[in-house]
Amino acid sequence: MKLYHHEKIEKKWQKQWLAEETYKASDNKVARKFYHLVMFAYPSGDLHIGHWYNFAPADVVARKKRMEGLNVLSPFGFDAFGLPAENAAIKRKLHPKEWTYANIDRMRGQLESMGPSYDWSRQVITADPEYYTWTQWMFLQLYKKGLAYRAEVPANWCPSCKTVLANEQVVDGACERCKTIVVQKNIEQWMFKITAYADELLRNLDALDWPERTKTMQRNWIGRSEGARIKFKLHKSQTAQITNPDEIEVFTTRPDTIFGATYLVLAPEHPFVTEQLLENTNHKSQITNAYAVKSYIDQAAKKTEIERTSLEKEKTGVELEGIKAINPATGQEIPLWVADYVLGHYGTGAIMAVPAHDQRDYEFAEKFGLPKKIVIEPVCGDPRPDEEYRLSIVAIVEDRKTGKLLSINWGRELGGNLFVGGGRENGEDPIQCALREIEEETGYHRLTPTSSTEAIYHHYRAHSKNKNRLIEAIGLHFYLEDGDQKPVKLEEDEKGKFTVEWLTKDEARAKVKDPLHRLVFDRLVEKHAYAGEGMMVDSGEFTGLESGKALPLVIGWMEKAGWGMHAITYKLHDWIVSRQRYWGAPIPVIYCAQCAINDGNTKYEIRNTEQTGNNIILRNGKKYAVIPVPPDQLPVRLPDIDDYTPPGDGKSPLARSEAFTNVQCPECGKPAKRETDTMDTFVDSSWYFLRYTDPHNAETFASKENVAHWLPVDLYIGGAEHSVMHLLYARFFTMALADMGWLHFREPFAALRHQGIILGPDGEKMSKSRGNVIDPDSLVKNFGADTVRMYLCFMSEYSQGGPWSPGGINGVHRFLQRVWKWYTSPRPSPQKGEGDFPPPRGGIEGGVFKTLHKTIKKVGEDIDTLKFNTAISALMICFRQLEEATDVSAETREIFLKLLAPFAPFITEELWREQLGHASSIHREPWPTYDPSSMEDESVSIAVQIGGKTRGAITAPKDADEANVRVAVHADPRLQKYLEGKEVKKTVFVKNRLINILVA
RNA sequence: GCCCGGGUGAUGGAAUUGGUAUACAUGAGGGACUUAAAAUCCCUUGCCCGCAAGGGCUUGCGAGUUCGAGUCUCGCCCCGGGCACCA
Repeated sequence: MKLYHHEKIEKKWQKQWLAEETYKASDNKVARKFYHLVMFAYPSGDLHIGHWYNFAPADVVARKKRMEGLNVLSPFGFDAFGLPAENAAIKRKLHPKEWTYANIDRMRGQLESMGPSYDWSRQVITADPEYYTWTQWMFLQLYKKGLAYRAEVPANWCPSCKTVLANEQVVDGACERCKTIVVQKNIEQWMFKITAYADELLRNLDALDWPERTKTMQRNWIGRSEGARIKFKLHKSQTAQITNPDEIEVFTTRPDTIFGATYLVLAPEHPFVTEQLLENTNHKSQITNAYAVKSYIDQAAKKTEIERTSLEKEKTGVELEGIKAINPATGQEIPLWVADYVLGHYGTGAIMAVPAHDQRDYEFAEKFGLPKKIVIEPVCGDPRPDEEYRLSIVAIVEDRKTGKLLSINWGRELGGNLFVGGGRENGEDPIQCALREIEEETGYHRLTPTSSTEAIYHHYRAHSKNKNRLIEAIGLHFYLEDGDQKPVKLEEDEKGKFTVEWLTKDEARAKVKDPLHRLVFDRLVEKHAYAGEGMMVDSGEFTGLESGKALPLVIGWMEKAGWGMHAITYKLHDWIVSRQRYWGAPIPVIYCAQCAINDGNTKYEIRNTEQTGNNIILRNGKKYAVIPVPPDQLPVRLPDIDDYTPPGDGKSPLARSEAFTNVQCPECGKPAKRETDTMDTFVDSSWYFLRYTDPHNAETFASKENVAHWLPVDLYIGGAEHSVMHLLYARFFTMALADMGWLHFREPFAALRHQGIILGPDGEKMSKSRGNVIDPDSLVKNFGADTVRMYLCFMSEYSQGGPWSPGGINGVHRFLQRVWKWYTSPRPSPQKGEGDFPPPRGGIEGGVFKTLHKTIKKVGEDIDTLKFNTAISALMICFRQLEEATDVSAETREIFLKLLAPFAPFITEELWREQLGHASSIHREPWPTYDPSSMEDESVSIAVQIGGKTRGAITAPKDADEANVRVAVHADPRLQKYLEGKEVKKTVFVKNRLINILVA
């Protein structure tokens, strides 16, 4: 027996596989294709165990599919541009290129040690000019379609990284990479119009085979809201000089509450506000409190995003005095306010406030004493036939001293805990009625009324009266002024039916279940605005309608009147792709002053240049035409410059290079300026999966034939942290390219799976500072790559991850050593016809044969569903039987090795070729198939339950019927005692599973 | 606050989708081999009562449906993730 030296065999096969091109994908459409993709790596320096956890189990799938005869494309590459590499290089005083490519070399070596079946001939590196030529080309395609444009927008600026970030790269108000608090800065930026695809990005999610939580995250990020845009005219007094605009547009999801809009709120950033303040300096503005408004806005601007949204939820704001708006539905004059609870970047940056039916507006109105107008009355319960209509009240009495609430407990059957309720005679004052009912039922008096609700309708069945009722209730809140007062005597007939209890607010929340009483509690005690649907009141022609049903009617009415329209708003914003940093693909654009003059087009707008010629931008008051770099001049090479540190003045370090900046305009030949910003790294990674299909193509990003053959990706495996950014951007690119005719599909990743996260042995996130980092290199050195790969597959449910347990790896290592020993130990070779394949049923090899086929099925299915841990468990069970068998056929030995091959590629290859004497690789062998009929057992164990309790099991022939099983149960001495002298009432029989005998 | 996941031995985790809970491993304890250790192999290992035979209990907690619930329903507790003044 040779000893198992993993170092030797691993090196040997790594070389051999490369030499034999074992894993090369064929572009010939000879077999059904399988595009198997893992997220490419960021060359940060070292491969950590998390990389391995992504790549190693994923590789098992690729290997198995290849053995199944599919034409597998499993490529790998490096996402080499970007901030982290650049920052790391600066820290080490290295050129980003040096640093990055050294890392790639190192990581490539580590990757190869892992034994993945990548087709290395297709490796892509996004920082290679051969790659970013096409990144730039893609930019120009988007530009031509009007999907890339330049605009000055408030952008997230990271003061530490000295660049702008996309919304997706800001986490909790801080830079995703360096955790520095992001500030808002107005800078002219290149943007991608991803919002043009918001609807499709949302809609297509339903059909994708992706984890539900990932789809949910994308849905939330896109954040579609349907409602209406409504224009509010501004009131013009005699002296008014308000020029433009003379109206404010708001977005609302509740146009059905328009009649309840009692004021408008503008975001501090709203252009109207800015303009009014500006005009104020020219004494044109109508605002009479400009100073107060300005100081409020300055204060709001100083707050970071975090301060604005987290801790302090207390509403703040200031009125724009001197200006009024007109509610177009009611014609009433309403005030305008500025408050930072309205966000400048969502909707129109302005809202109509409906304090009666929106919690935020309610709180704001409470604080500033603004009027609330009820336009929706709640309805609970469902209408029933023959309803009796009654007026009533629900009264909540609060003890001012203890804060407890007066409740009546009617007992379980009559509705449990309620507040005081009662019928109101026609014409009776609700307060008088409530005082009367409270005194009658509880005996308390001397109460102060404080607040009341709108009418609330309740359809219900009054069981005690045996009648269906619709009641129109008013909820009332009273303070009990003197907590010590003794309740006066109750009427005789009321006694015993109920008990009077004082409940804390928490108790009331838990115990009061009745919907009507609940609503009153929510409104008067919890101080919640009623934001649900209900009956419209005080709403002109819509009064009396159900608000949900009336919503489209209301929108139609607005549209007809011309001051409102149906609208959809998304949270998703256009993607800012400019980065004021060195290490990225240069944006391939030139600015030409001469062409701006020639063009004569002075408009600043986003245009589709295929139809309308050059766009014009303004810079320092001067006009420039935007000239795309012609395709034959691509790539715009990233120059080697001496100082690539970010200047921090909003410009890229490339702006320092005269040689780079000054160019001849490709259109008019006059001196012009190059764009000096580079592209966000996420642009590079938005299309890399296309390049893999044809990575060396110099004519186009990938040939149409190859793209058509390989895409879409059949299985994409990578971390959940890319749920919104990369995965959303790549989908956008795919849709845009499809619309340009370059692609034949609209969704790049048909199936997506996330691996879990491996934590340190202490259960905490791995980090150098905690000292709980697991180093894959030393694991490979100690145990061999096969063991590490296999343990990663075995340690946990793949999508779950979990803490690394240092001892656990021993189990897998022992298993592989047993396998090695078993295959390398001399054993009597079976005689011809003896123990062969297929062997006779029964006997030891017969048992092995059955187990083997069950294992083929189990392992195959488990790999397909990424349940690697149970696949390995099945292999272990099977192998235990092989070890115990006295006689195992050569075929069985080969089949087992093939099943193990995707998990442990090195050891299986060594045994396959050196022990079993094959000339070619096991990894190109056909995957074993199983024979369903030979897997079946002749006898089965049937659970026996007596009275629902499991009392034992019997062995019976497969498919035995109930009668036979019953006989067997009664014959079993261990079971008899449970049945002796008892009458069998019923039996439940599940074939091949269980019998449950119910006895008297 | 809202939306997703999840809670099973000492530990990582299984469980044919409503049918014998704890597979497979780790760890621990005991034994064999050895001068010794490591490695290897064998046995034990959910909890409680009992000398034993045996009995009882057990999938975060509490109810419910069912002949039967880790699995379904309702209520609650805890952990992880995402979103969060989005009109």
